[in-house]
Amino acid sequence: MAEDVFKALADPTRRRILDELVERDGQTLFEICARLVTKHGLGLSRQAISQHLAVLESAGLVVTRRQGRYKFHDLNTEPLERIMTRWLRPDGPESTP
Amino acid sequence: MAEDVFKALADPTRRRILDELVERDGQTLFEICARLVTKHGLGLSRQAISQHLAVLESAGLVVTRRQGRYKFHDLNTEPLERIMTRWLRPDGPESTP
DNA sequence: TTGATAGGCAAGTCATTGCTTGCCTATCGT
DNA sequence: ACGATAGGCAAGCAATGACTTGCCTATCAA
Repeated sequence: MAEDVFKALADPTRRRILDELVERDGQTLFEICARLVTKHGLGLSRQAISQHLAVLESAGLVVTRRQGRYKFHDLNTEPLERIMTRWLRPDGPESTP
Repeated sequence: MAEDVFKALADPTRRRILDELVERDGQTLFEICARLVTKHGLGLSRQAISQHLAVLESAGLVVTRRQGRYKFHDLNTEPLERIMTRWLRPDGPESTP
């Protein structure tokens, strides 16, 4: 649902995760953890990130594919595109048709 | 800040308020209250709405102009536009140039 | 000036949520 | 088979956030 997308985007850590996935798609949970620590100095537990990823996934912003013991996470921008035009007036700036 | 914009959009009631302001700009607090009750069946106190408007205003999504005892609220979509392209990849679908 | 209308401030309640800790399952390498 | 790696589940805690209630200020109409 679109409702979940807004809630998913509300948290700063989740937005960082999306940032990471834009930069490199198909990362695993541990990779994301490591990246958040080294690049952003975020010292969060593995579970914290896992829960954030679950929120992002149920919002449709992240899609996962399992492969062996690995679970790769891919960004999906489609839910974003549907949301963005909600408050853009017809007379406003460039409503995507 | 952009941070505040996401948090402001996280609440369903605040999104309804934005919906109202897209439809008709320059509404007063009481007008918005009445509209939310009649059109969406939301039975919230005046203060609740007032607080929501404060959040929206400090996020830059709503701009107010005082006139006598009235305070008119106008929608400002500019903060939205800056945010929307954040996770759209260059190779992605139609990045607005 | 008085009453009514439009709005603001502040404390208090209750639910949500972000995060941790502890334990458990599954897959891979050797 | 055994240990190590990748991930999941669930209870508990603490902080944030949405909403209410009560009272107060300011503007307008009579």
